[in-house]
Amino acid sequence: MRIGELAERAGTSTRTLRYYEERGLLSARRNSSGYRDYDEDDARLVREIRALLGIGFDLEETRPFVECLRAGHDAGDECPASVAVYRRKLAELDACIDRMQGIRAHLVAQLDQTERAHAAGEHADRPATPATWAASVLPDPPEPRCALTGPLTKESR
Amino acid sequence: MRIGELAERAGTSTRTLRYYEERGLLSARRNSSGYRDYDEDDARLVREIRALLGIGFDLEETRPFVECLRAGHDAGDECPASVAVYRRKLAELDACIDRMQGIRAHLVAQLDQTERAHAAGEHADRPATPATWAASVLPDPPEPRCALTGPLTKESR
DNA sequence: CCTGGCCTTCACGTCAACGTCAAGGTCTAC
DNA sequence: GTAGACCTTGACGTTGACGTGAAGGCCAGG
Repeated sequence: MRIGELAERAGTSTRTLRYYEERGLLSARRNSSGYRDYDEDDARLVREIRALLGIGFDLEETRPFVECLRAGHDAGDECPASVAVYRRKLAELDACIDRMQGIRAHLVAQLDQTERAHAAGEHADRPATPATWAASVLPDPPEPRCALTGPLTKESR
Repeated sequence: MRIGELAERAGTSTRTLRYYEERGLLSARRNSSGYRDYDEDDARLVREIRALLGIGFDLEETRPFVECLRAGHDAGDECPASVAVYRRKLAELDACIDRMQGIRAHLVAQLDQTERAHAAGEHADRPATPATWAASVLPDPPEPRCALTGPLTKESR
């Protein structure tokens, strides 16, 4: 199949597929006229990449899974390198969840503090201002990051 | 005080402060030689911005807090517009936490599936491959995003 | 033969929140 | 008077995962 069909079947764009190839995650035979030619295994590979991106992996982190599949394994996570990424991601995720829950708790406290202040007629105590509590939820060795922006499918755009 | 002192006291850079001014979040008097001149209120304002950025707000979302402080309020979250941002952020945060917990659960399941497969001698069933379960945790109306990359303080860099 | 729909490579644009020069003005200390 | 530490504006660079053209090749239908 050609690049357009693969893109459509994977719910993404041709640009994306060429980008993956550029990054060495995808490779393609060429037909007689120089067009890229893909097969069912490539489709699986792209779906794997898209799926992993969707759960917060970055492109580089999908590489072990891709190489695992290309090595002939049935699943991309059968190889030790993939499992290592899983474990690392799990730890990151836990740190991220913890931090968000901390922020959430402070936010809720802040919200019902403003609510009570309003009910008390504008002259209540405001023990905390954002600047005072927000620092307490900042990670001290700053965690690498904490982001989940899934890839946008063609139709979600 | 001049920009360098304010930057140091706020744990950030002069470039950052000029950027905030450029975005209309900060304003400065000028002294006789054209240098920006800040006071204690400006310091509070910058601390508020940095604190909010630290808990996942983007710069635009800090604006109501800044305007609230500039309107003379004791705290940046005393104004309705700020509270509205709080509520919106709380909802986003909840969605984000839910999603991460979903991913986490799948990740854990996947990890001990590979573990058992390994223990069973490489020929066990692998009912799930990343591509099969990852899609199930993708938000259907794609949530705007889900990111927490706090601002880096000068010394954390 | 021509139109339209694929495909090719190259290369610049996007977004946020700044970092990093460059070229020059100002002020204090020695 | 000159070094050095500050300040000014302006403008380009960074990061990831692509988007968006431009300029042109290939191929099927009419």
